[in-house]
Amino acid sequence: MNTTYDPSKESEIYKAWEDSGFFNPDRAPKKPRKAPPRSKPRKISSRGKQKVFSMVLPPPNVTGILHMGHAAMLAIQDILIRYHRMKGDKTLWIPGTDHAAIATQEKVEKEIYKKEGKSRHDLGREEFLRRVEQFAKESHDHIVRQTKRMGASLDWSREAFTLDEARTRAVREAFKRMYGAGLIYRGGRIVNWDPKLQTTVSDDEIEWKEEKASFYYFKYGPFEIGTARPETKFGDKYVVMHPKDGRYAKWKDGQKVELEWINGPITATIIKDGAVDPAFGTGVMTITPWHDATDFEIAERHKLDKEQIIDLRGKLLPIAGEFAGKKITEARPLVVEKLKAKGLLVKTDENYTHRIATSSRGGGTIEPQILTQWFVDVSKKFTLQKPLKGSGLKEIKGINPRNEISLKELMYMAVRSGQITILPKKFNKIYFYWTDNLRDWCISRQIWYGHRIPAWYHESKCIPRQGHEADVAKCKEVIVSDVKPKCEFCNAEFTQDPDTLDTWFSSGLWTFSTLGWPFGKAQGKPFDSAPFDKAQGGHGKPSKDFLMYHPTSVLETGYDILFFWVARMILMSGFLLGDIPFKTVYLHGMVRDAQGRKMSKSLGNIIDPLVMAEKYGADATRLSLIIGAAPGNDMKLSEDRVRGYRNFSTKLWNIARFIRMNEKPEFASLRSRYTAEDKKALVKALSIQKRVERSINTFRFHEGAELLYHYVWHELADKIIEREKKRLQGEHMAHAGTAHALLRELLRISITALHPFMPFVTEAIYQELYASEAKGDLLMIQNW
RNA sequence: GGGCGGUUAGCUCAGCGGCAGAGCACUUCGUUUACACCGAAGGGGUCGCAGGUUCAAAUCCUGCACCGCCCACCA
Repeated sequence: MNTTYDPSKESEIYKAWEDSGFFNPDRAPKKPRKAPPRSKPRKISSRGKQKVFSMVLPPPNVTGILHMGHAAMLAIQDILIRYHRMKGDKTLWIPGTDHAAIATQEKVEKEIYKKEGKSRHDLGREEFLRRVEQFAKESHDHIVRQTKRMGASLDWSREAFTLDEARTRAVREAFKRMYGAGLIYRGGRIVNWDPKLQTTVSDDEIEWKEEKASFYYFKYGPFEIGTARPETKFGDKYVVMHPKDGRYAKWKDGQKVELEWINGPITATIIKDGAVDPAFGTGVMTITPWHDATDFEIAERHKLDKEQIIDLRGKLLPIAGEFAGKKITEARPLVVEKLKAKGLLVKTDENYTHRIATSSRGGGTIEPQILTQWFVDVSKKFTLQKPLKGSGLKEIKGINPRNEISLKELMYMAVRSGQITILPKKFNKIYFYWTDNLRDWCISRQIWYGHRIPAWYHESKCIPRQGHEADVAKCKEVIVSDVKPKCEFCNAEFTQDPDTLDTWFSSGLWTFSTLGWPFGKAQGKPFDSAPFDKAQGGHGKPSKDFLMYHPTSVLETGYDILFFWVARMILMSGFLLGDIPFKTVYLHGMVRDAQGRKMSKSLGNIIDPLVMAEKYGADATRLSLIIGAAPGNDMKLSEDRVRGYRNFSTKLWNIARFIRMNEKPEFASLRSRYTAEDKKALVKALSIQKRVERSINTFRFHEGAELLYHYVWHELADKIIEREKKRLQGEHMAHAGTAHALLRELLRISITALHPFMPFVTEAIYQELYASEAKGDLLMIQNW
């Protein structure tokens, strides 16, 4: 043994684990062995009463490489997995990656533009997708290598991808069922349009940025209105005020007013609506329903006309008269100029800051637009799926399967009922608040990379087939299908919706699309030939994996995707299975740099976990991400910290080396000679192990890790070993043997308890000191 | 505007009713059956501020200040 632990061997250790097959719970020994095995591990013939522990890995985006946040996630989850595996539970951890639709597409688009100066439209859909897939594959391979390097004991035989065949079947089945239940609808609604990426984005993908702007007050007939966006005011013909605003009491709802506006005289209508804040500006505003969410809602309430002012490229439409074709940013000062010339500008407030919506993906300014999109209706009532007998599906507490419920209520109840526990607790309130205020989820995206929406549109020209001349009116306009449908009555073709689905639609299915769902006919067949499950609402025969591992035990992820992902998984499994996707949600904090900033490429403050692992070992990297990070709190990471834990690896290694150096051939039988002090030391070690166990069970990993760090360094090394040196070098060989036996046993307890935290060094030590010749004798599967 | 969290040693953070803790940094000493990526000894704190509850408060309650985050339709 060398004086320092050599982390470059970690890849070999990982390979030994992987080759053993024990990452796969079907191949892992049912009960970990206490004694070295004499023969090959027993195969499990029946489920028996073995406890099950299952998790899915939150699939990293195939947009590049893993960062420290991923490393922290892998470390925490691997602790849970290794602990449960050593406890003897049937333990499954499913790996996978996320196609991350918009994020990946954008990344590749940028790259192609940079290298070749071409846009995706220049390449065409097919060629562009080929490029994205190529990129995604390379990215995937890199991510898998990194994940293994961190020691994550995932069952690679079950690896999944949110855009592979099996998951595509799941997505289409889910879409079809939700459409069938009326929970997915297509409609004209106000959406967040990103003129830069030419796609809609969801509410959650918006980043608000403060911007300084001028705030103008204009004369609008007898009123004065304030606005920061005069260039949108061309179509404004409604003037809105609060119904209880005394200043405007003489104006009646619906009353008409003739007035002079940007491009000439118009007739405006008075509208009274509570959404207006009397204290803001003049308490009067005009509305632009096509380009503002609040205005849209007011218009909906009062059934007002809506007119489009700005096109999808961000340019003004003919309604703007002389300004048509101009970009909105160009038009703004010109419009102000014109209104001023007409004497309608009252005053300008230069010190006005407002928040503008930008896309968190492309950074472009969001321009709300009314567009025909696909939505998930979160408020529509439906009857909850009734779990089939013997299917392993459980009812969601507090919801009678025969009662009607909305997705919103379902998401709320699954957590409120206590069936799903969110840790740390503080996130419960945030979750409830979110579900309470949830609006319909826009799921269509105008991008190419992703799950194509399985909806087909009837071409407008109907050429009735013979004998069906009278049926043309019955032709279905939209058919949801995974294959190209044919019209019953005419020869018209169907064309598929060009849009793709929001990436979270597919990741929402992750906990069960990775376990063999959809069941029945669709399972295992290429999706082109597999019809959607006809028995709408039927479950089919559940897969073995599903029965065994669903709902998953724990969902561990960053708090930043509580809404994006966690909530959507609850929604999806609630509707499609009538079940919860997981029992406990544990949310970890973000990893930040030493100054507390987010790690990002532009700041150049990214600490690459792979570099850390090469330099200091994966174990040290893992420990640095665990210790000092309280549940749900952000943590600051610096290389110093990692270095500190590398020293601990070395310390542990040297303890092992010292014990090996003092091997006494006769140690084996000397247990009975333990003194009272020896026994006390053993009891202490075991009690530490118990406390570590408790820390893992309560998701307080930093406590367990710190406890072990302390015990090993300042108790085992500094006190016990120093003390035992006397006995070891004494004349009395038997006493020396006893001392050695004690140290050996204490170290074994220590590395066992430490294994989930630092799998590599502990395995290396186990192989040096404890393993038998038998193949597959690994610390990884020793009894905890 | 609403909500949540933070404020503890020089730095990074645990602790969340019972004698103020860890890691890093710092000071002094040390070529000991492993380890200098080490050991021994040590310095360093009105636990943000002001009240309150309690035998006892960093910990519970109230208010305030500053910092951070999340949510929201102020045109």
